[in-house]
Amino acid sequence: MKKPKVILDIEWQIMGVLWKKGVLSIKEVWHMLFPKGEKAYTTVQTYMDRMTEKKLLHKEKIGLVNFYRPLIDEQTLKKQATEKFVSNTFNGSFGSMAAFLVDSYNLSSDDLEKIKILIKEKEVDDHG
Amino acid sequence: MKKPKVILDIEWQIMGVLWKKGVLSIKEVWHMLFPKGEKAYTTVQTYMDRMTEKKLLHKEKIGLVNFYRPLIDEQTLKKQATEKFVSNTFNGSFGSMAAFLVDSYNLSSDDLEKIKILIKEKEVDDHG
DNA sequence: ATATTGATACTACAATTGTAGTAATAGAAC
DNA sequence: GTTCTATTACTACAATTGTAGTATCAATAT
Repeated sequence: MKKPKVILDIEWQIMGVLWKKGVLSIKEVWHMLFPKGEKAYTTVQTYMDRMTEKKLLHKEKIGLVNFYRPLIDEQTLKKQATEKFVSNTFNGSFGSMAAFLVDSYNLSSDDLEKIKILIKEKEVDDHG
Repeated sequence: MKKPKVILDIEWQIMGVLWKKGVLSIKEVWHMLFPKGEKAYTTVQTYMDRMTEKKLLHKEKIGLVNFYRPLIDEQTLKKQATEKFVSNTFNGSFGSMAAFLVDSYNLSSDDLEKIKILIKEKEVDDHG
């Protein structure tokens, strides 16, 4: 892992729709994220081009229109981001972050169930 | 919650030592964080003064020397940061972040135990 | 051919972040 | 009371981020 890329707020949103859809034009992204024109079209354009420079996206012109697709998969990028976050905020300790989460939030019992199941699976994996 | 404050990397480190020690001068913080002079003294100074402007710290001169103390407690700030992170990265779903964590990392069995205990307590709290 | 439309490419600019140098000041030491 | 020393206060400046305007270009409709 070279230098973990820094992803800005809006960039997460852009990555989000691209992970979901695979390939999109600027206009499509713009419509999805800012249907009321909350940001200018050219603002999205600027972000997506900067993201292309940063090698987060690949840009390919088809006919007149540029289409962009993610160059990094969701899992990888989230993992990087999580690591950075945990390192900044919880001194790199996942345990203490997890503790903080369970402690500070009213996770739904659904969430808790989900977590318990995952932990159980994990334990089976680890020991078997 | 007004506008959740944005805390930069180095600012987390500074908050960290201040939460631990309570009140420190710039020089003390500098020695703790950058004992080999990895950053210039005046860099730390700049950060701490900007943090004072942002109301993250309070600055009080005693004799010649300024002493700084945190204006926001650890729990509160980490909660804000966690919310922002989860919102950016996991669409605001704690469940899916938790799932991601347990799924993507080899948490130590100690960590897992800790989490299980916390979940159990939580459940007791919630239902009792 | 020309005006219109739709999209891109290029440029702009203020705010914030990262990093630190220099000036001023107040005691301490002589 | 002048020089050193420890601090603070002030200034600087490039890189990045947030936001968007304007220029250009290519197809389309007339």
